[in-house]
Amino acid sequence: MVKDALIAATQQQSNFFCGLPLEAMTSVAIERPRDRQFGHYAVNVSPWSRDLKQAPPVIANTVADALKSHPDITLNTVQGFVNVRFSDGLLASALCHRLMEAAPGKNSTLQDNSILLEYVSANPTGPLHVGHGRWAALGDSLVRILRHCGATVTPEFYINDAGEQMRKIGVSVLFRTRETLIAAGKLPETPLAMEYPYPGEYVIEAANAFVGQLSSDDEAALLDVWHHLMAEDKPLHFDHLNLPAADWAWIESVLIPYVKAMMLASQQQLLKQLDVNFEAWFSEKELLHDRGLVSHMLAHLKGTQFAYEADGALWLKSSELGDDKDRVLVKSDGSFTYLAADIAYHHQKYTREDDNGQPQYNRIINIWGADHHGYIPRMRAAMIALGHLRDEKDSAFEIVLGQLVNLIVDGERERMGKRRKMLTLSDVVDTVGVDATRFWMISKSADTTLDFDVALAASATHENPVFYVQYAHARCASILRNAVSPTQTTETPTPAFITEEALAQLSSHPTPALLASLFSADETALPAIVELILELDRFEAVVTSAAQQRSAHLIARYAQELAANFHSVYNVCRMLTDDPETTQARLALVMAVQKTLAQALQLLGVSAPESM
RNA sequence: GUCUCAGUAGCUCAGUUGGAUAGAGCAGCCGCCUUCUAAGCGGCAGGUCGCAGGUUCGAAUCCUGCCUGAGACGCCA
Repeated sequence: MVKDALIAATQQQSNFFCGLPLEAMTSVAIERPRDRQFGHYAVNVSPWSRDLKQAPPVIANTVADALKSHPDITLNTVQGFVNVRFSDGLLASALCHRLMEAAPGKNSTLQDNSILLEYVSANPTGPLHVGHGRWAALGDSLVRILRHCGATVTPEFYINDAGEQMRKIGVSVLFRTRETLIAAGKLPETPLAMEYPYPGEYVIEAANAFVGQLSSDDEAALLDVWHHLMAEDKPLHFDHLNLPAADWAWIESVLIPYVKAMMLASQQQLLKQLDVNFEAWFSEKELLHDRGLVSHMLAHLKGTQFAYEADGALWLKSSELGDDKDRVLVKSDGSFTYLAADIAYHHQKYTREDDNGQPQYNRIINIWGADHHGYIPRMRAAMIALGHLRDEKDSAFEIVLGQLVNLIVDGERERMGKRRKMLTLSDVVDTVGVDATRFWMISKSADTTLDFDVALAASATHENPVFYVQYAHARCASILRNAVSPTQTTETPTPAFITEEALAQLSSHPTPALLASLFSADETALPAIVELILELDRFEAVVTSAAQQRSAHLIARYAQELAANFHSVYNVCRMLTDDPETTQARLALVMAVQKTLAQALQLLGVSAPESM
């Protein structure tokens, strides 16, 4: 807002400013000076020197002359910089602006965006692991940030409930039912070698739960399966199970759906606990395969020049659309590849329509782990072939690629595999809590590999930066509580510093005049106060930038910096003083800080406690 | 072999898209609680921004090559 005033000042001149288009002024050149002594903002004119064919100091003087008449700006030039200092009145009105905003930083920069954001999309074959937690935290925060910038966003979870991995988890649970059945005396305890496709301990729990709720018919069916299995003379292995078709049909129709529902429910419960909110849950099996959408998409694709048959298989001519090579869609045995199903899913995303029959989304965004990066060109190629994208660079399809998470246990890196005893996201949340987990996951840029050290995370509970930010918020809340309640320390209670009515009035109808005494603070407090106001003022730009760059960590960093600025002011400047005007002005500042911190934390999905 | 990402303080990481003397948090050292939350503040110390070239007024940032680490390159899912 303060920056806007500077831009507005330039706009009074003309569409061109000192011979340069205004975009140059607004987008590039205005920044915070590194050394605060220079001023509140600095315009760096050096980049223009080539176009204007003038030395930077000359340009700086021209710019300074043009701005000189503005009542709220004082300037000095140093080499290629025009340093700008704003009047107290302008800073105070920036603060008023924040107090009156319903939601700090809310803007409409992305109001034309209608986005389908897909993320997490774990297989329903087990608990979410720590890596999923990163996408969950990032995705949900991006949804909040994008919406804060006016975008319409549908967060969606793709349930990968078709294909081989479902049969694998089904068979894993099946194998584990043996122990349960033996314990119940329903199967004889004979030696039997088995290899579990999914060895995790949660599979045992799933088997127990499954057996526990079986109807007598289904229990008979299960025992029937076991009699067939025990008739085999080889160790039981997923790849060569010799079961009658009826057994498989029972596994597919009873066992697998139960396991899927159970796994999905536990994932959903954890996501809910993390305050990660999906609007749509898209089942690959029910919404794609059962409706024949894969065949439907393939028929569509065959009508283009980008599909052909060779070696008994159907291929996508992706090599002509930016991919390394062509890709198989239908195998020579007639079954679909995983890619074909995924293309059908994305095709379906683009063909969804709103109530007026118009395409529902103009932007499809996926958050993918870096292990899927090779997948991007082929998916883009398919979307071009199907006519959803113009070319390989079309921004209507966007992948936010995030690097993986390494789990560090006892100082050693563990592969995030299917170990029998694996540390899950749920375990982590239980030890460090929701707020610390989300903040930790999000405070680093998504394109660096995240080492998640469990011991550190647990011990870091008290030194996690999230508490630093929350503490600042709680401090604000505490000051505001004290401000309106009479003190009891002496025998005769002193009255409150300000009435609740006056405080409410201050937050709803602040005026720069009411805040004037902020600027009469002493010389140690004043710079810190001004710095804090400028930091508050920066919030909207941070939100916009985070949305455009899909970088939620910018919000986390901002929250820490704002908290730091507030803590600094707090230590050199009493908020509750004997002078009513000073107290009132400082309380306005506290309210603005609290409000802004609460908003930043909300965008991160982290709670903003009133006390700690 | 090809592709993606990373390499910045002892550790974990920022660095606003090429600009002023490279910044935080932990860890270390020295100070600050009779008054609003010390889960805090102030200060000190800590750097050849992986290496070598190049581009220009100017590079942690852009280009090329190399080194190191993580990951991806199936008619698997």
